[in-house]
Amino acid sequence: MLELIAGKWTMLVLVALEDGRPMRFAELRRRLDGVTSKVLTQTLRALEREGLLIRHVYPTVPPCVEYRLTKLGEEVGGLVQSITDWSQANIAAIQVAREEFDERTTRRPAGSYGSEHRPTRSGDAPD
Amino acid sequence: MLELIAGKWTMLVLVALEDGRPMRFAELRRRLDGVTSKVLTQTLRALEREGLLIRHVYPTVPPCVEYRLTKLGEEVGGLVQSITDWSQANIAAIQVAREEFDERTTRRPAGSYGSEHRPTRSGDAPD
DNA sequence: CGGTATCCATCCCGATACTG
DNA sequence: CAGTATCGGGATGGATACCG
Repeated sequence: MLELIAGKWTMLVLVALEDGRPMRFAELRRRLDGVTSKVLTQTLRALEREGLLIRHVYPTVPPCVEYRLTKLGEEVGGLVQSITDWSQANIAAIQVAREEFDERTTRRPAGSYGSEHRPTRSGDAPD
Repeated sequence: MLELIAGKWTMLVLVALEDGRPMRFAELRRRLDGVTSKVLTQTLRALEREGLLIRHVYPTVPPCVEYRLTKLGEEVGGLVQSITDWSQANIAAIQVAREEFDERTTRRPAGSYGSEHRPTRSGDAPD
């Protein structure tokens, strides 16, 4: 499951479908903006395989294919959504942390990141 | 944030530290079992940069380094934990879905996965 | 102990072209 | 429209060796 989520587009698909409305391939593709059809297909197949979404084909010409989350998928979608929500809400704090970290690390020479090897005995470490 | 989480070990680190207890480098490494020190360092640095964890160095010889989640980190850790919890609880359902999918796909020849191109007009598709 | 440096396999993803 | 086929680059992660 963690491996699945690790995919670059997986979470975005989950969030896009999380409102319960089924979406067609092209619509999904536009909404994700940047994904190629190949990769989108891969992502959707992987989600389908885990039982998180259903692929429904209307046998028309040209074909019309709809994707919607299963119950399982909506559950995961909700959890993923909560992460993206949290991220949005904390962008500012994260940005600050990043800048502080970068300043901390770019200022000092490479070697001084670790301990300053002051000759102390190990006994000083906490339990 | 999603990119960060996408890292192979990031979520595991978050979960490992989620109980609030600080952990040392080697302890983390054992607990994750399989990660190399290089990759673990990369993961920890990335998390530190986003402000999700603190690295504390006791300047002893040999060095002792502790990692603990920040407030931000614990929040994300909780969310990630909820995903892993969900995964555990639904392993069975996912396993079934996988087997059904694999059977569905291995049985038919490659071409028949899509629509069966019955010559129907597009008008038959739903709105 | 807690890293870093280096090299390398792999794998994910993207671009492009083509199809029923 | 909704894919598949093929190719290739770049990032990610692993193995190994070494260091303060």
